[in-house]
Amino acid sequence: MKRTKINVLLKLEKTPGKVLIKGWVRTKRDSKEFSFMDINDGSALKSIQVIANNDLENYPDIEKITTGTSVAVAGQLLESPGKGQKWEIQASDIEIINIAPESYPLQKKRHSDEFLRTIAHLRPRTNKYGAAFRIRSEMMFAIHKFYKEKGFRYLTTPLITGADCEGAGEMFRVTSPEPGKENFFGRESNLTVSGQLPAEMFALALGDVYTFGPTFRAENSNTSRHVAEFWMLEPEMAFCDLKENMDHGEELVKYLTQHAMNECKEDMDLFIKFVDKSLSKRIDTLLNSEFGRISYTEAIDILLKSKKKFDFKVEYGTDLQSEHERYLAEVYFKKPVFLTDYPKGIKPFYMRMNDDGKTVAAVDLLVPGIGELIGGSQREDRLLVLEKRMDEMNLPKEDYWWYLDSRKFGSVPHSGFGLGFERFLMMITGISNIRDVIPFPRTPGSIDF
RNA sequence: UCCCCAGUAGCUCAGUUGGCAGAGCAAUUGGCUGUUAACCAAUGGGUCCGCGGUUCAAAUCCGUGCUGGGGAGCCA
Repeated sequence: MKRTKINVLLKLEKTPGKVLIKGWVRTKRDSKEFSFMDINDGSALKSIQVIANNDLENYPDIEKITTGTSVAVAGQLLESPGKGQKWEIQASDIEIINIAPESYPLQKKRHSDEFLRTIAHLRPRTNKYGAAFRIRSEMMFAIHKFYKEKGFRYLTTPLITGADCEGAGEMFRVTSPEPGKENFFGRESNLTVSGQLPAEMFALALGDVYTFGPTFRAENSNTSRHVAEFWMLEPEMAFCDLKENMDHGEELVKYLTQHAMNECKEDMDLFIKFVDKSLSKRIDTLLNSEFGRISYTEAIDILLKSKKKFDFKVEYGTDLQSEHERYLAEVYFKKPVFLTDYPKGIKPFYMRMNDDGKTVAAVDLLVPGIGELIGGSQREDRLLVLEKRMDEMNLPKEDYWWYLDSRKFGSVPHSGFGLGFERFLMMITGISNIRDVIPFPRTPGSIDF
C-alpha cells in the first residue's frame, strides 16, 4: 500500500477508506483498552490522531511507544467523534520503525529557543521550527517564481572569489591543504561577501538577472541579526534607475509576504498567535501600506527635529546608528522606509555620484524590528567618474579591469540591491533571533552540526 | 571586540542574612472506557558551569576562565 502524507489526508473531503501513513509520534495517551497517538510526518503543522485498540496483535509493543518513535500506521480514515480534529485513523496495523529511548530530548511541552539551538539537529521536529523551515522552503521557491514571472534570468555567481569586492567586511580565506602552496589559485582567494559585481556583468548582457545563494562574512559580529553564513538575494537590472530599484524592492517584499500568507497559512498562524503578538499588524502594514521614501538629508532633519535624546549624535555626513534607524522606521514612519542619497564618504565606490557631488544614489530599506533589510544603489555607469572614485578610495584599478570594461563598452544605467534572506524570514515570522531561521547557524566560535 | 545579565535534576526555574539541595514538568512503574501538552498515584534522578581564594562552614562572598542571552559596533 502506498503511503499518504498527512497534509494530504487532513485536506480530504471524504474518506478513501484504508490509508497508510508514516511519521513520528508526538504524544501518546493511554487508557486500559486503547491508546491515542498524534503522528506528525513534517508535511504539515498538524498531526493526525491514531487510535490503537488493545486487540491489536502487537499491542504489548505498542504500549512501549514513546514520544519521538517512528511508526507506520495502516487503518481506516474515519471522521473523529472527539473534538479538535476532523479525521482520525482507526489503526489495523502499527509497525514500529524505531523506538526513541527515554533520552529523547524533545518533550511534550514548550522548550526555550536557547535549549533548542543546542539540539539544532532535532529542533525541526517541533511545531515552531517545523513551521519556520517549511516557510523558509516556500519562500525560496517564491523568490524564483517572482523572478520567473518578471522575466529575470537566474545567475549563480562564484562562492570562491579573488577580488576583495567593495572592501566590505572581513572575508574568510580559502586555502589549499598542500604545504607551501596555500594559494591554490595562485593568489589569495576568499569566500564571497556579495555576488554584485559579477551580477552587474550579466545584467549588462542578459538585462535583468538575480543571484540567490550563500554569502560569507568573517566579521566578529555577536548579535541576533548576524551570522557568518547567510543567504542573500541580489537582483541587478539594466536600464534601471534608483526609483525603479525601490519600486522593485517594494513589489518584491509585498509579493513574498503575500505568498507566505497564501501558501503557508497554517504555519504563519502559529507565528501570529504564539510567537509575536504584533506580527499580524506588521504583515498588514507590509501588504497594504506604501513604503516611506526619504533622502538621507531629510532623515537627518527628522532626527534633529525629533527632540528625542539619542546616545549617538545626529550629524550630517556620518552613518545613521541603530537607534536612529529604529526611530525612523518604528516611531516616525511606523512602516518600512527607503532611505536614499547618502553622503559619498560612507558608501562604497560603485554607487552612482549624484549631481550635487556630495551624495550617491544609495538606498537602504529600514524595517521595524529588523533594521536594514535591503541595501542597494544605482551603480556608477560613467567610466571617468568611476575611475575617479576608485582613485579617491585608493582601490587598485588593475584588479578591477574587467569591472571597468563594462563601463568602457556600451555602459548603461543600472541598479540593484541585496536582500538578507534570513532577515526577511525574521520579519514575516516574528522570530527574533537569526539563528532560529537558518537550519544550522554559523556564528563566531560556534560550528556544531 | 566592548557594555550588561545569566549558568542549580533531562527541561523551566526557586533557593531569604553564608548554616542539611527544592518545586513543576519530563522519565520510570502502576491505575483509568474517547483522550487532546489527558488524568490519578508511587519511584528514581544533582561535578549547584570549571579552576583558585576567603571562611569553622560557600549554590550563596571575592578573583579568573568558559558557555549562553540582551544591547552596541560592523552589516544583509
